Amino acid sequence: MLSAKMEDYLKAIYRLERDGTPPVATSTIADTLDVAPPTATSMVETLADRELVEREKYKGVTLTPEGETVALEVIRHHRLLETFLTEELGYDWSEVHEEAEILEHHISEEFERRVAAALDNPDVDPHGDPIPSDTLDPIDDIPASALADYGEGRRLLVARVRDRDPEELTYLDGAGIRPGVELVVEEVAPIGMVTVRLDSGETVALPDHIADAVQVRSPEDAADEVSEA
Amino acid sequence: MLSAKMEDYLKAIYRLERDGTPPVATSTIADTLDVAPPTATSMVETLADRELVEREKYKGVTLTPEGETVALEVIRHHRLLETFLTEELGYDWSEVHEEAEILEHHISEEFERRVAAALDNPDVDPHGDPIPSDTLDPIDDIPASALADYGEGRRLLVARVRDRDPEELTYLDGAGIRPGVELVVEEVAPIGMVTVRLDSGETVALPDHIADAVQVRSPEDAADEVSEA
DNA sequence: CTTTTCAATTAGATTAGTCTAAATCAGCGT
DNA sequence: ACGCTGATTTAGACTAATCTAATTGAAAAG
Ligand SMILES: [Mn+2]
Ligand SMILES: [Mn+2]
Ligand SMILES: [Mn+2]
Ligand SMILES: [Mn+2]
Repeated sequence: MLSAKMEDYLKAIYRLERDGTPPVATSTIADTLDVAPPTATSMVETLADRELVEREKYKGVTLTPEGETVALEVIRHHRLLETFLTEELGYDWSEVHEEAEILEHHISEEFERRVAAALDNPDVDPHGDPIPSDTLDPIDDIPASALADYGEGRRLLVARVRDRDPEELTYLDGAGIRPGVELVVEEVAPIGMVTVRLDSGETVALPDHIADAVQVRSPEDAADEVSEA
Repeated sequence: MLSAKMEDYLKAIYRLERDGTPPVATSTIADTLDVAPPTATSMVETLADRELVEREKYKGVTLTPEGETVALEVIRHHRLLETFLTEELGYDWSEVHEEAEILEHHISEEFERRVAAALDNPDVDPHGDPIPSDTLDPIDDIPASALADYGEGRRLLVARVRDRDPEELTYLDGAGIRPGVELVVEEVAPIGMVTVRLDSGETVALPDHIADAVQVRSPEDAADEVSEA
């Protein structure tokens, strides 16, 4: 059996592999999980012994297929829980992350199945992130980029919202910016500010660090994909 | 903060205090939690340092008010979870215990509040055990005794069913014996067998060890209490 | 008032996960 | 090619929870 800690390390490595280019450096893992570098070294050593990561000393690690499966399992738990807490227990969109971060390690497979069934097997969580299937096949991320990347004047669909910082989420939620919403970029100010107009007609100004949390795509692409499926 | 282990020890001590006469012996705790005696000794020492139990060396321990509050908190979590899993996720009556045994230590106070609200603040769990209030006031147990204690011929109300062994629960559930059901004791055989008749007319024979799991009371007493409240 | 018995504690070791401080290695800049 | 620098690993220590083996103590039996 794997400890909650090991699961968190694998999940972190999974995410870091996606973000950057593998292998993932020990110090990056240490930063992400807020532990001292030797702690990360020692943990990746155990993960390597368990064949959950491939490790090259002084270089870093990459997940093995088994390691990736574990990561996907934990992510599935996490996102199903976030969806469940939001839909069934009335949690606020911004407060589910912390709870899911813990429970993801403690629910049984039975619980996972029943929650998935109760939610009618959802494939995205409340933040717009894809939920791994019960067979834990590799996810292909929905292609989307930061709000400012499309330039001004484009009509865009909010694909997902990064769930790292609850404050950001509360702000965005209050402003009416959620996955599924469409908006137009009015202005990308060089000062570090993006202004968008919602369908309600309202105009919202977002400081860069918050705008970065909003991942958008073109509505046409989204429509194409639906017709494919 | 208290670890999951410490919470389990406090919950066990709470239950053992109810069952027998305090103080609770170290070896009893060790047996209950399935650890070696020195393990229990060392843990009750830490609990005493934290002032969660009163300890007299070579005698045993009793919960302090703070320790009792922690125990009640964990029991509240456990029983709310059991109720929730049964009512909202369609768990079988007999399979909720194990899941609740783990999750009880990991849900937040927010989760507790929301689950309680979703269930409309229940005061008994699916096995008929009382759920501590959110203020964690001491519970007064619903008075009830083992099936055989009333003698033959009495009409009785099933108050609760001990949730220790899932096999027993499955058997009893299959036989239609659940909290709230009324039945008549047909025969208490000296061989170690109790036969009861349900309202459906069906007769069920129960070996002693299973009959002991069924806690009953007189229907009149139950009615009295309802009118009091 | 001894002796015996066995529960309880002490002693000492183990594992997981963490830390700080010290040593070392890889890769860049000259 | 050489050495500097910073990332990485090693060394050594700590805490929580557990174990086995040895010791001690309390309380019953004689
Ligand atoms: Mn986590
Ligand atoms: Mn799972
Ligand atoms: Mn437990
Ligand atoms: Mn609580």
